[in-house]
Amino acid sequence: MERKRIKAGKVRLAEVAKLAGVSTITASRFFRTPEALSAGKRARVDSAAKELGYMPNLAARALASQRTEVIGALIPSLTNSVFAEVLSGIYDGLDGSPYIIQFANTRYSTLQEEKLLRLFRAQKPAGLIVTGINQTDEARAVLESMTCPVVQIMETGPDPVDMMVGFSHYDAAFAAITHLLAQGRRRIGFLGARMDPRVQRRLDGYRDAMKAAALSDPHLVITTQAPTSATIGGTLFADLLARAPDTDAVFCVNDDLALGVLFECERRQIAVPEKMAIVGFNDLEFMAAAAPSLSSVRTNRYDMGRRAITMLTAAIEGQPPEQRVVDLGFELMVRQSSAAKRAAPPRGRRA
Amino acid sequence: MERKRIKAGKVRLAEVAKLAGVSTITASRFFRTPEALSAGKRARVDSAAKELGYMPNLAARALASQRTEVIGALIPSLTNSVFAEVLSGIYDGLDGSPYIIQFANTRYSTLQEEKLLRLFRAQKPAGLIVTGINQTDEARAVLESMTCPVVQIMETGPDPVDMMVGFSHYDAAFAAITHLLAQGRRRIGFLGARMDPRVQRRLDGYRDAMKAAALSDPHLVITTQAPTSATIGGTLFADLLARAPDTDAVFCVNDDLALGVLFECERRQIAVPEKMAIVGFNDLEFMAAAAPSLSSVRTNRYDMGRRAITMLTAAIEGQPPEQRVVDLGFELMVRQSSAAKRAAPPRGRRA
DNA sequence: TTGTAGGCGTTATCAT
DNA sequence: ATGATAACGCCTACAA
Repeated sequence: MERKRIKAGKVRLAEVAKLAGVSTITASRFFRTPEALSAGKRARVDSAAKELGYMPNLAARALASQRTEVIGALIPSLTNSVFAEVLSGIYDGLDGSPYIIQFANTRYSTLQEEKLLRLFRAQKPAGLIVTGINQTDEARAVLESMTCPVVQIMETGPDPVDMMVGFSHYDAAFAAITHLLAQGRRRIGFLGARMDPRVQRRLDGYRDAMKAAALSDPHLVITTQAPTSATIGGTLFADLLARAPDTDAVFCVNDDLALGVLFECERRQIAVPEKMAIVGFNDLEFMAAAAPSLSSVRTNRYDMGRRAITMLTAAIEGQPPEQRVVDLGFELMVRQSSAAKRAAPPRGRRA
Repeated sequence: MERKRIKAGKVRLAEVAKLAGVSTITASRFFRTPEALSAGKRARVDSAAKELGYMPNLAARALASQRTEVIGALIPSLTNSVFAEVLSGIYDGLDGSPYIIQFANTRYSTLQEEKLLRLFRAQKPAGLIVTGINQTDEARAVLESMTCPVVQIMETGPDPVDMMVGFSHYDAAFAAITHLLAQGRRRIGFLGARMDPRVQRRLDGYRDAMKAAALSDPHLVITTQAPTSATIGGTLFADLLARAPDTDAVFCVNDDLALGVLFECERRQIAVPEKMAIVGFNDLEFMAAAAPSLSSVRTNRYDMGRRAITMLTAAIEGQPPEQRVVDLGFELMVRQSSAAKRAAPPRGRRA
């Protein structure tokens, strides 16, 4: 019986092979391991493919080969500009490689992460990128069961699932506080929004640094689960001043908050850095442009994405990683907003 | 001859069917048109699938059905925070639907866009999102040849490929300038970075508004191809003041530039808004938090992403769009930075 | 270096 | 409402 499906009219590999006068498998090899063909056939297949405008059918390829060229990436947020640069690094790293990236948004939910992980596993990705090191036991189990390389990004820690690229949020925060202490600040507030695990570790770094200096005071710590923003930075700062009016420095877990603090200082006519030092986190572009320029902890987000891809693709190709855990470090960018505490000439603000 | 491939050990639909005591195709139907099954079989397949932990093989599905559930999206930049919210809207819109989104980055290159478009076409996406309306002729041809619904986002214009969601950048800029004129500003500068087609149209709006008021002056227009940033905003503003020292207002094509201008005013002790009005574009979160708060043109980026998905999925399901072109409009957010020009009490800036 | 044969897991087609 | 069977287009395994 002759049941025919509607042929999509697409060019198949077999057609290319026929035109080139070779077998299908030879044509197939041309696209995957061209160096395995003789120069003559390679040229013939090439021109045949071009002539017919052949495009491989990825679904068929994936079905037959039992693998895909998809790299999955789980990130907690799309609007957080911190991730934008990571994504940028990822895309640049992918350039010229056969892999494509498939993003999924966990929305800071570990349950969502678990679910997406299972989804990804079913699709047999070539590699996987996950954010952070605080997966649930369930998620961790799924990750361990992955047959593909996995990179955890954004932070470093013990016991990688497979590979890791990041830095120590604890150390970064500790360094920021140490700097403020060295500048003569004593009443250093902590402002935190969206207390995800990495922000939590920054808080730990702050706490330990303050404890080491015997300057701990719970009144100095203001946090919220609300997403970060300049507005919330101003609000938290107002709360801080209400609870600890003698605050002489603020460490913000990210730059949006720091910007909000700067503006709140402007509104209250609190001189920065004379009366109030400000240090942010991430070193977004505007920090250096601010007036006064804002100190921050520079994190290598672009490189993180880029490196994650490098490690992943190398691992996919079967090359064992030189190091399983890559610490990209951080850099304290000291600017005007955290200058030493001392009397300074008053500054006016008009033409 | 018995060549056996390594079975991936995965649960196949056939296994589910066997356990449920039905044919494969019935099991298949359960996942696609469950209402076509009798209640009894439906329940049996359901529990069988759950018991075995069945996950469909998307590659096989795509191959057999000749279609995918992938929606492609071409965007020019990942780091530009304007797109972050669009993406966010897209992801939220996708929630609960079977579709997945595949992003590709054109990097503001029309050639890259062309290439990616061809790539996408070969993958037979269920739908496609492209940025803007200025595709090359080639790209346009590829778009026209798509068999799937297409949505152009970020701006509106005549002659949609298929559907459109956006707003008029020209009108938005025109409205901003009209507002500044109404506040008594006369020497209104234009600051533009990364002059993509939409920014270009904002410039057109500015020009026409100034022309209508007989206030045109080419010295007032400063642009650069460099990517936007607060730093570049300060730089462009400095250039503007050098060329037109009597400038009394600045319209920035985006908020980063506006922020940079504000800081530069701070540095030069130019009173805002007394001596200088500032209006940005996009109304990023920090604009309202700034001191003084910064006026901007609010654009509905989240809704744009969300709406694009709504339209697309409806079209994929075969529902004809109510409107092919959806104008989401904009809203002028008038804040302190563009208050009316008049003498104002000087403001100090210290505690 | 090249080719042969079959299978990858699902859905479309046609039939009951 | 349900089922038998043939594609879907490519790749792996093996052989030459």
